[in-house]
Amino acid sequence: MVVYELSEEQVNKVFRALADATRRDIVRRTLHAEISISDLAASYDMSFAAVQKHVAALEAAGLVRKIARGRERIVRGQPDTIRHAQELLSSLEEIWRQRISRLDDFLASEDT
Amino acid sequence: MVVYELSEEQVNKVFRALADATRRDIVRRTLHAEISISDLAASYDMSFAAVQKHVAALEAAGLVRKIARGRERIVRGQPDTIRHAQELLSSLEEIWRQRISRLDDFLASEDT
DNA sequence: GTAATATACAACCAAATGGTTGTATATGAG
DNA sequence: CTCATATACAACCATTTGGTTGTATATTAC
Repeated sequence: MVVYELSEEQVNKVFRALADATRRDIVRRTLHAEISISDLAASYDMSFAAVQKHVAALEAAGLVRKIARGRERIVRGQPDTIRHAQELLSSLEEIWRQRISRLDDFLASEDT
Repeated sequence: MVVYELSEEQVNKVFRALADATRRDIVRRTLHAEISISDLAASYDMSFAAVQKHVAALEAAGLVRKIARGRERIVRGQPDTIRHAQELLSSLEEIWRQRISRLDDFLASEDT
């Protein structure tokens, strides 16, 4: 399995993009079904341009893509990027798990 | 298993805190071993106060805790909060998985 | 062809972020 | 006791963020 590593800057963008409730909601909805920017904009209490900017931030992070369909732009969630973020968090957890494991080994050696 | 739900604002803080390479490095190191703020500050090309602020951001997000030990503050990574963020990302992936499953069902019904 | 809809994008602004320096306090070493 | 170390925290500043309005362009509907 080939995994394309994200640069630190890309990782920053991904987490930064996820650090906003509106953007997380956009990701949820675009993973769930086909939806245009207008559809999205109708749901939030802010201007169309503001929603457009949120979508742009998500797109720059690789969390969504825009697909042209007539005059509309369908926003499509990108599960691969989400999985990438998950894996990064898993690697952090793994560091801790290994520390606990080292500690257990130490305690076991103390007992002998 | 009791899971304490994070508020939207807390989730924002967690992802915001993770959206910086220095802070991710601090999390890694504090999960790996006992380390003080001074130890951390020695490794980065910025002032002690700047590192202090990064630790404060991580602490506000629940990603680390500070434990007093003499005049030092030991910074301890908090794996539970990381796991929480992971679960949130998993729930997003799950939305997509279910959509694919729905699509499969639809295609299967088309075939009959 | 004209009007309405969907999007793009620039300019602007207030607030938040990420750094700095400076000062104060608490603890440890000699 | 005195000095050095570790931390806390405030004030300041440049840049980024997250919203706004306004204007332009492309596509669809009638």
